[in-house]
Amino acid sequence: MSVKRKTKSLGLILSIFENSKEAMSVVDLIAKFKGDMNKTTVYRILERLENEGAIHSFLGAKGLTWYAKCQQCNAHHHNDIHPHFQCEDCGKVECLEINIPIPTVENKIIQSANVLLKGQCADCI
Amino acid sequence: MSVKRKTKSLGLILSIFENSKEAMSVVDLIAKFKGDMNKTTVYRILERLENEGAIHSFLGAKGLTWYAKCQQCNAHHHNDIHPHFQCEDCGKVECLEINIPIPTVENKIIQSANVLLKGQCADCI
DNA sequence: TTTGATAATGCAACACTGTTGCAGTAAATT
DNA sequence: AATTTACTGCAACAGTGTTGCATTATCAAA
Repeated sequence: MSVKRKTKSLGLILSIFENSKEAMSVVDLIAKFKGDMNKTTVYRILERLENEGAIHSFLGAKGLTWYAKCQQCNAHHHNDIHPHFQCEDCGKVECLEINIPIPTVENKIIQSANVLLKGQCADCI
Repeated sequence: MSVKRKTKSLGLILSIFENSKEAMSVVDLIAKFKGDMNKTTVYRILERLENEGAIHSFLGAKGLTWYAKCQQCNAHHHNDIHPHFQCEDCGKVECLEINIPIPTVENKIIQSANVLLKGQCADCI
């Protein structure tokens, strides 16, 4: 189900992604909005925004779910194959606007790729 | 801590990886050895074997932890940068013996890459 | 073979992320 | 203002993974 009503909670979460290319983990969002909304609400708003194509989810280190704003995506066309980068020092995660060539593999059909690069970000070098 | 004693539980888990390039999720291993050993034991044996370099862990879909036998790894040299493949139909996971070129990214140092390719395996095409 | 040190295990309880059902609230339409 | 129903809060739950501690079993040394 996609977004139908503009609620206060929706506005708070949207404001996080609108002005930043930085990704946010669900855990961080729940902590950030403790007092403003329930954790269930955070999960459900993120789910709706992803269905709409406004944001996309991916897995970071430790298997946690992260979200970031789609740069070139909408409900019909989801370009979520771009890699993500996580800084091993400060933990910050961001989308990389580069193309990773998806390899062809013998006897297999590759549909998509999850790529998480890890290392040090500019601030931590 | 690495392996110091050859126990029955260790032998059971080792036998899974010795004769297969296929990966196993921790969840599947716990289910497979229910009755033989406690789930805590499964986690701890896997941890020891990974410290030894006998197997390596990686994240599969849904953020679950998987293990597979290292082909070219030991305790000193861990070549765990190879990609993994998960079949979206049957769920099977395996290591791919191919090289994914790690891209260079401006203003960042890339130390490692987690690559999970998803699609259909030979059996499910 | 017996003894002793300690690596390894089982169990229970816990921490954490994420999900579900349902009653109550609030946004949008009339 | 009234009505519809999308949305929310709460509580309880499910699943993966961790920790502490008492007990067991492995291996080396006597």
